[in-house]
Amino acid sequence: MKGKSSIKEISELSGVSIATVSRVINQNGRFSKDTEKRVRKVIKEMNYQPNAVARGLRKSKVQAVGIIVPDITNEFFAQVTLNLQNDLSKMNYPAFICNTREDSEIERKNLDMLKALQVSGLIYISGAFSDDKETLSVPTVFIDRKPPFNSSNNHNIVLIESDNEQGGYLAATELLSSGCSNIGMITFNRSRSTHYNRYMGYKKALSESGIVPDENMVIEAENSDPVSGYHSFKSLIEKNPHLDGLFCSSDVLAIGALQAIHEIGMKVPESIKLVGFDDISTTALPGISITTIRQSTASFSSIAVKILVSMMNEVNDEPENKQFVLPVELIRRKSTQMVLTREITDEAPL
Amino acid sequence: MKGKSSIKEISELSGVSIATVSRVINQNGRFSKDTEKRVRKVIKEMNYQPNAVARGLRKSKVQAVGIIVPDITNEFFAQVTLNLQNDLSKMNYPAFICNTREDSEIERKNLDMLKALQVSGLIYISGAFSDDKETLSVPTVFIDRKPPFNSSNNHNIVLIESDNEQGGYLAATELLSSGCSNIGMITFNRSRSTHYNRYMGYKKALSESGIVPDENMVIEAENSDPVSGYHSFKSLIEKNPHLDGLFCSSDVLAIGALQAIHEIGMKVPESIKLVGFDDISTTALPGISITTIRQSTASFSSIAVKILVSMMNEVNDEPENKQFVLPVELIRRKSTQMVLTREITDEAPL
DNA sequence: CCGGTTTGAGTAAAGGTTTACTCAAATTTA
DNA sequence: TAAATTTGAGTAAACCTTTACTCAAACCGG
Repeated sequence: MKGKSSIKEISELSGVSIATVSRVINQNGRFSKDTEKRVRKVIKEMNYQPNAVARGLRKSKVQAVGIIVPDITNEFFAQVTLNLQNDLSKMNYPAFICNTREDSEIERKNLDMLKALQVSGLIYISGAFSDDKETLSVPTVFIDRKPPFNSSNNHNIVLIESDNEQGGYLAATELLSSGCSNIGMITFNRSRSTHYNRYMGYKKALSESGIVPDENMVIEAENSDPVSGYHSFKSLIEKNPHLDGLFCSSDVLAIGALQAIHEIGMKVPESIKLVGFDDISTTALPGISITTIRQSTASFSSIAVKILVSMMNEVNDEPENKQFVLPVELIRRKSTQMVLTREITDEAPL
Repeated sequence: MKGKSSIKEISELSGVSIATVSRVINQNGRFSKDTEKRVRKVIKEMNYQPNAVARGLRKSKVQAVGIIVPDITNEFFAQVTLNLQNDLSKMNYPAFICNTREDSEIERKNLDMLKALQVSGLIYISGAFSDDKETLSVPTVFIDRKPPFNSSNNHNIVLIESDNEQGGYLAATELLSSGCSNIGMITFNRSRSTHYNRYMGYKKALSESGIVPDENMVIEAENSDPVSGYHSFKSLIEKNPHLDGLFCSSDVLAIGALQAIHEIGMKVPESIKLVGFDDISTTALPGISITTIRQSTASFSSIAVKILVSMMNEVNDEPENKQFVLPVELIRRKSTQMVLTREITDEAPL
């Protein structure tokens, strides 16, 4: 019972043709209840598992999907990727996961491998999508970042993202309502819709409350990591010594900024208030406690998988909805707590 | 030039048989320089890429490997997985990455999918390896954790791990030499060789320096995450108020412990010194700065991939070395700094 | 210049499925 | 009950490679 049998073996043992076995397995064509029972029994006995490769060859596509992600070392992406892999696995789709490190050379290479393997679908997480020349031939879902389409090959493609502008708006509003008046922002790569929209939300909130957004109070980090956040804050505070509020376009940036804040002797939330974006686990740690904007990574995944599976099954080649904008949620923590008096004693210094 | 052509098309366009095309592609059998040039030209022109699925069917194995990992959300695993995927990709092996969440049901399911897809090799990272009944049929490399072998199917399997005992030993020694005398440990799942060996190294260091290890100063965390570290420290300090040194079997535990430490008003390194394990990025942040034991995730990966590829090519069915124990490195940071006087001013409070 | 070896390249089978065609048997309809 | 339809199941082609067999041509030693 090594599970190494073929459909032919099953057909012989159950006294039917291979075609019938195939039909039973795929619940396709016609067969009698009785035949089905017999075939099923043999399949079970032999611990038979259809050869996914042969099936893939025949159907010109393999039951598997590719996930393109910049870097699973970033907890936010890891979270999304983890959820995707779990959800896909439940639908019997194994996932090829490719880290591109934002390098389009690597992305192309991985894409070629995935194509050669004839994956049935693709999921881009915050991808650069370098494949603009050729029409993308398989159903694809984009998460977090809008691909730079030429609208011609717009079909077969779906976008799922958070309401980033609303997120930026909520973040800045939270800072405003907790008393900040000099609110800076550490952004990242505003050529991407994701971060551009967060930035726009931030500006909108300021404007609405009568503050003219000042580009000197905004700095664009080189990378999306704590080290960049650290250095960005140092530059920012130098130019704006009166900063009393800071919104970071991602939590990793906020964490880096937080280190810099403490290093120069400022305190959160007493002398400066802080809001991040993503709600990665570190921000929730007691003693860190950074207010942040939660994106629903679980929803990203469940929607993406649901849509993608239906596209791959061609039940529904053109999904009704091509764009999903998910609500975000402000997670209020100590970093934006109003400091009324000195009575707050249970608050650990960072 | 859609890249959708087949070997047959190439053969027609270059005026040779498909067999010859195949030979050229695989640098197999014989063909003249001239033929090769012609075929290559057409391949390039047509942007032809061999169908990996058809090849997989013919060869009864697909050029791809499966990676089984508990949870890429843990930065250490993410690091290892990232490196593996990158190294494999360079060798033209796409990687299926499966998170098991330490659930053997999920592991089995993923394993079945991978088998159906006829992956050429498997990499287990710290896996439970529930597949003990059946003989593992493909080349497999274990990273970090020794599988529970029945020695019979010992062949075709390789283990790569850090010198965990030495790591534990270095950690405890560092605490001792920085002046601690009441050194506790937060461990995790000592039924696993990984954590058991770290624990043994810790005990060894204590013994050698004349301290009788006290089981009351050791606590086993429920999970390997900050929350567990946090609670474990709280319990530990309650039983051992005089604790002045702490070794955690992983950095995520140490980070949780650190929060608890601050919460009860102790200071690192003044009142208690701390050592973690793994060297994840958070520990290096200015202001966190936890001394830790670095494992070479890059070496894990490069060795694993090198061995696995050679096994998969059957160049070398039985690798000469079946077990690799990599050296670890103590990364000394502020959390174990000797506090001589008050002169250390550049040290940020956490 | 002849028997033997090497070289280059074609033919066809095989690998495990799926599925379009069949067709006989069973069932329904008139 | 004859005709028409439905049902159940088999045959064989196709999916794209790889590779064991061939075999003709070229080359080589004596």
